[in-house]
Amino acid sequence: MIQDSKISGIKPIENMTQVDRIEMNLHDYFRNENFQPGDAIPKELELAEAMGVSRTAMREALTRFKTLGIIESRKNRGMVITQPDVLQNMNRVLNPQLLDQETMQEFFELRLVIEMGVADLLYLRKTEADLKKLEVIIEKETASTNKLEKLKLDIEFHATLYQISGNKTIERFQKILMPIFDYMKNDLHIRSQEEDENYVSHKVLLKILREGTAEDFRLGMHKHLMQYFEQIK
Amino acid sequence: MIQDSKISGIKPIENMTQVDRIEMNLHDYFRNENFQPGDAIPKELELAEAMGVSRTAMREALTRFKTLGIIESRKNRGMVITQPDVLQNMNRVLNPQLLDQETMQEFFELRLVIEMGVADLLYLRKTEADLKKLEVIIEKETASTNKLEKLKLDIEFHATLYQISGNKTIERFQKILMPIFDYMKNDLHIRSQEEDENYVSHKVLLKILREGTAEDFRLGMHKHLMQYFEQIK
DNA sequence: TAGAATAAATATGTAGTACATATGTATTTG
DNA sequence: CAAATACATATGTACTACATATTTATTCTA
Repeated sequence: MIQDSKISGIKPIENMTQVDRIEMNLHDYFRNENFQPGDAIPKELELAEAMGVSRTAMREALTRFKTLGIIESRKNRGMVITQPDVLQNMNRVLNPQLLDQETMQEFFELRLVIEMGVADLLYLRKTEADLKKLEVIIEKETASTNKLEKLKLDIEFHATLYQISGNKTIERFQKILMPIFDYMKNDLHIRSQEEDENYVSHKVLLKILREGTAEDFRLGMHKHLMQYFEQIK
Repeated sequence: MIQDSKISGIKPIENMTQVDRIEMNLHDYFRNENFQPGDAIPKELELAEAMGVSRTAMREALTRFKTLGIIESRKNRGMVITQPDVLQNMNRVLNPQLLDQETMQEFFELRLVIEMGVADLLYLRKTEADLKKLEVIIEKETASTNKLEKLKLDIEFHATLYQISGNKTIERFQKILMPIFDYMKNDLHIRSQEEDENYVSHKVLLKILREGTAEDFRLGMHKHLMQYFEQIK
């Protein structure tokens, strides 16, 4: 109950505040009681008295859990354990304004990694309708002359790929990483695609997705993202 | 200042509590003032008075930011903006006890995706020392007869791969996903590797990493993880 | 008696005050 | 002038009171 269970970071046990300890105790309590999402938990005063602390301190600890989405409260209805939204918490702090360059770079790389690695899921789950959807996007893309619209459709193409992966978590994860991708793009000097001899377009990717294998697709995607991979050293 | 900036979820504007609004205001305030990590922010009382609310309510809003690791406070030293640890927040709520089966499955898949997609980074950054390190692990692995120790070394092998990727975020991410991987393993019926005709061992992976290409490695890794991929439908 | 209207009870949300505690600053002392 | 001491300050904790939303119980009405 003492050492390892400190939930947050590496705060030395010395300069831990009382609320930190309450948080630990609550964490253990929830775990030991095997609370499931939907289960009600005792009211603030009961918890405070049971732990021998003021309601104020208890509320602050509870606020932490509420912030993380582990419990929810409503007037008079008490509090219930909820299923936390893992990615939402991530999203709340993934702020380019606050993150350092190195972290941003690493998330940038992570996105490339996922883009490459998702191929197997695509081939497991792609349907004819999915491919048709990609086709429509590509058609709009080639037809469009507006630079901004082209960019939007580019994003939509990749977003659709994630959607085809059939994995909502990965799909959301990609969306969450978008701001970072945008932010990083400003630092990269992207040359026009025409300059690239062996550039793989969305059209080619779709063709591979239709007729090729997951390996083919990865090779194609790597070429498609070549300009980004070149930035990595 | 009103609608879109609600930080957390999708809570309708109607049943928003005052603290929710304070949180929104603070969020905008931090953003507009362009606070950077390390910058001090006004003290609780000043913020509370400036916003016309009690210190109690202000403290609760501030607690949320503290919980997310966006601000830090110390007695008498006031509060400062901090660089949030994106993955730590994720780690705090990634609890198999609370997550539903579908989400777990999706994170399980995400891990496979990353394992496949990380190949390019490996070939960009691998050093002779890295390969030597893998070799040592494999030697211990083949020498060991203890089942538990073998498992531990298996994990260490993959962890080392992430380390070689040179991406701390990805490395930590993988560690965070470990509990889920463990949890899911229980549901899978893993047959022994000897039964697999074309199983790719760690030894073979290392050989590929030495002599092959990123694409070779991905193909090898896919075979190595075949049993897990087979579970996906 | 059914059902609506009303009153009471309840748990969280907000406010205000007081004091504890740690930390930084100023002052005194040797 | 350094060390010790006193003081000021901002966050941490406690206690009390009341607001508010929601449920439960009660009363009134057709």
